[in-house]
Amino acid sequence: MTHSNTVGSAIYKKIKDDIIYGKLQPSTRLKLDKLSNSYSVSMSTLRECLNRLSSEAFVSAEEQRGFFVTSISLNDVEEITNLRILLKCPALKLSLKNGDTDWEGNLVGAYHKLHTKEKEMQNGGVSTKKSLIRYDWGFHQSLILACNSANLISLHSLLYYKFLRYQMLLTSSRCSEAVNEHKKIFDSALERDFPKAEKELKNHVKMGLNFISKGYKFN
Amino acid sequence: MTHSNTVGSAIYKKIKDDIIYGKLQPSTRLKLDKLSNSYSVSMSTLRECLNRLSSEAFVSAEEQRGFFVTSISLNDVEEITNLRILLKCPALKLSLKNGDTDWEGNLVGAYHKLHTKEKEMQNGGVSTKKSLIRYDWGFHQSLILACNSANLISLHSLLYYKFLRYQMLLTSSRCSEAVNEHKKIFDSALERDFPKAEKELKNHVKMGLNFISKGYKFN
DNA sequence: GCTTAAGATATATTATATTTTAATACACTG
DNA sequence: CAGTGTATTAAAATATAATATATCTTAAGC
Repeated sequence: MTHSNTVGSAIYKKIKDDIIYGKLQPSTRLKLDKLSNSYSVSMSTLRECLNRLSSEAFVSAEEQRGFFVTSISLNDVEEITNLRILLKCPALKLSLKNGDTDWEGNLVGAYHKLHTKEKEMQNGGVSTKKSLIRYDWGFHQSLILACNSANLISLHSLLYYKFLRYQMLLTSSRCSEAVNEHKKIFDSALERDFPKAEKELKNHVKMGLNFISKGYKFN
Repeated sequence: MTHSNTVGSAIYKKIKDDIIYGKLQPSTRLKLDKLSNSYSVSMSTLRECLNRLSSEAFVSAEEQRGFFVTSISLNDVEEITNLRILLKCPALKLSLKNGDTDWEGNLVGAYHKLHTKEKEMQNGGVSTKKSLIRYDWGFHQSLILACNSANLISLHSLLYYKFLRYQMLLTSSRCSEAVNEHKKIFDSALERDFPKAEKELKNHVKMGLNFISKGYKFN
């Protein structure tokens, strides 16, 4: 694991995190000198970071006017959901076809961690939502990791986090439903039953969107 | 048409262009002070630009070591081709379903421009390869423009240019074959015959990869 | 072959100048 | 007087330059 050494990459991760987890709310204006102060980083380094984030569309750059946290909309999260399904399913198919023992072992491990955390949360454990998300991400990543396409994996990751930002707009979560969905996906993946795994994965993603569109009032 | 006002976005476009069109060859080290001189731009502005390009993977940033033009590989261009097909086909399907008269008219216009240019090239016209590419891009973009997903359109665009970089590695082009393929795609798109359009589009993209993998020696 | 020192280069901050946009006040016109 | 357009001012982004520090690379010496 390479821990980031430079101030630039540290601040990049921090701000990206703050956008995804809602500390920096959608459409917020990102004033340079203000941010430079609050994140204790120089203007140049900050601008580098915001430029990177604007390439990934977490930040919107308006020329000569500055930077903003990219706005949200129901339409956008629907698009993202459709793209996720579009990429996840073929990736899963490839992964189920190509996955070797290593892949399978890592998947089992990732699922175990996620499941343990989920149970902990359901029993009113002290775990933070953020740590649950880390394991959720680990599981979803593991599923497709044997698809043999770095480009696909990278896009999948980007879309996961774009979707996550919408999820974080809500105070509640649908943990108990997700537990069952995860189990179904995991079981069918282990059995290398692609049709079933695809069906369950699609459903899982769609239910996620459903939860957001019902739980958040877009204006 | 918004012409870019800032030095930053101008230099971004220039360097991106130079990477795509091979002026900056794959794996080239991008030394900051050298580039700062050759592009007549300050270090900070240059770094902002390279950071943006690294987010899109045209440039690779190695921490504390600097920037490089992202390397190429047969594997990578195969991945990109597969992703293109993965996104193009559903986008086309949506576009054929949703496309109104406006969309159709723009498509006809884009095809006409492309076809005219292609004929011009075949008759040994003076047109540059670059202008042909602009029209090729216009046509491919038009096809999916009614898919009603800004996210999808944006990804499609990114992949087009990533693929184009590989195409530009070759000195020759397969213009005469492409002419026929474009016609078939165009005709079936106008007839809203998705299965046929999909088949022709897939074939077109695959033939493009074929041409590259046969014409370029990756090491 | 390993260590160390020197030079090159990236990273980061700060200061400054320029340019553009945003906001305000002011005058002009209907 | 209301509304519109224009000039002035303030605020903020953009761009460059100078400087300091950290890191990597290379090559010399043991």
